[in-house]
Amino acid sequence: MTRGRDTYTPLSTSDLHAAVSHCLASHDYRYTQGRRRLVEAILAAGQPVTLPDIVVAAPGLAPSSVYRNLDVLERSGVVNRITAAGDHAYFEFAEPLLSHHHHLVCVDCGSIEDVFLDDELEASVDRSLAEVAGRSGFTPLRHSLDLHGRCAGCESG
Amino acid sequence: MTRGRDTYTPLSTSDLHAAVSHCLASHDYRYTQGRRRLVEAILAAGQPVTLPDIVVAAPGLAPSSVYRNLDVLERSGVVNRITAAGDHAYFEFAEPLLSHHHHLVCVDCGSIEDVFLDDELEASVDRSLAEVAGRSGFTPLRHSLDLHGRCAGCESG
DNA sequence: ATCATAATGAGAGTAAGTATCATTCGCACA
DNA sequence: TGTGCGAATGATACTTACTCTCATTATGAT
Repeated sequence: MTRGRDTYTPLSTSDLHAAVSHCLASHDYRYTQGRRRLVEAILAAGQPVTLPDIVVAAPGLAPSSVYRNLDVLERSGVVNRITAAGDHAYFEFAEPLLSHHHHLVCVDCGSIEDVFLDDELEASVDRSLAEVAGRSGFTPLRHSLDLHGRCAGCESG
Repeated sequence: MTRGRDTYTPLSTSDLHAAVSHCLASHDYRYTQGRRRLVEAILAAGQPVTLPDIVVAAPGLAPSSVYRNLDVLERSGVVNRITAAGDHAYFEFAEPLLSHHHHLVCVDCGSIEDVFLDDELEASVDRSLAEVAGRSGFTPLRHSLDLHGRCAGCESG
C-alpha cells in the first residue's frame, strides 16, 4: 500500500522500516531497537522535528544516542538535517523516503511546514540551476527551495 | 554610478554606505566607525563570509562587537544570515543592497558561492510559492533557493 | 562644548552538539 | 541454542559558537 504525495511519506510503515534497514545495511550500520524507535518518532511527528521534540515524544531514548543516530541516519541517506535559524537543527526523512518537497519557514517561531510544488516548476528550477552550476564547475546533488515568512499563528498573534 | 547584476553589489561604495546608514537610522541605530569597517570587510570579501573571515580580514574588530553588530545589521535589513551546515553562520548583504541571487553550497567544505537566475524563473517560483503559502495562511517574505553539491575544488581533490 | 544615550570590548556565561569509555546488545557462525 | 566479537549504548565530560554583562568610551543633538 502506497499513499499519495500529500502525505508525509509515500511508503507504508513496514516499507519505510525495510527501506531504512536497507540504507543502514549498505553503510554497515545495524538497525537496532533504538534506531527503530527514533525512526518511528520522526514518522509520528509527520513534520520536521528537533532533538527536543524527539526526546519528549520518546522519553526512553538517551539524548546522546539520538544525536549519534541522527548522524548515522544522515550519513546513510535516511534523514536530512535542516539547519535553519533557531537553536536546534531540524530533521526529516530524505528522498525518496519522503517525496520531494519544500518548506515554509516561520521567521518568528522557527516552525517548518512541508509543501509540494508542481513537477514542471521543479524541472525548470533544476534546469536553470544545472546551467549556472556548470559555469562554476559545481557538481549538483540536490536543491533546497524554502519560503521564509510568518506562519498563520505568528501573523495573527 | 551603478554596476551590473553580476557584481557583488549594484551600488557604489559611497551609495552602499549611504544606504546602510539609512537602514540603521530608521531603526534608531548609529553608523559608527566599527560598523563601517564591518560593512567594508563584508564588501571586500565579495562573497558570503563567516565571523572568523571578518576578524582575520579586519584584525582591529573585536569579536564580541562583530557578533553584536552583525545582529544589528541583520535586524536593520542590511545583512542576511545564512545558516548552512558547518560550524559558522555566513553573512552577506541583503536585498536590495545586493541583487537577488542564490547559492551554490558545497557539502564538503561548506563554501558558498553566489549565482543569479533569470527573472522569468524567479517570477514563476514566487508565483508557485505564493499559491502554496496562501493555502496554509502563511505570509511570504522572501524565498531561498540554494543548490547543494560539490565545488570544483572538492570534486577534483 | 556639554550631556544623555548608545556603542564598545574583554571576559564570563550558555547551551547545542561531540567525544569518551565502560557496559550491553546484535549478528554470524557453530 | 550457545558463544564470541565488534558495533551500539548512554552517562558524563568536553568543545565551542554565540550571547550576556558591565565598566568605559564614542556618538550625535542641542
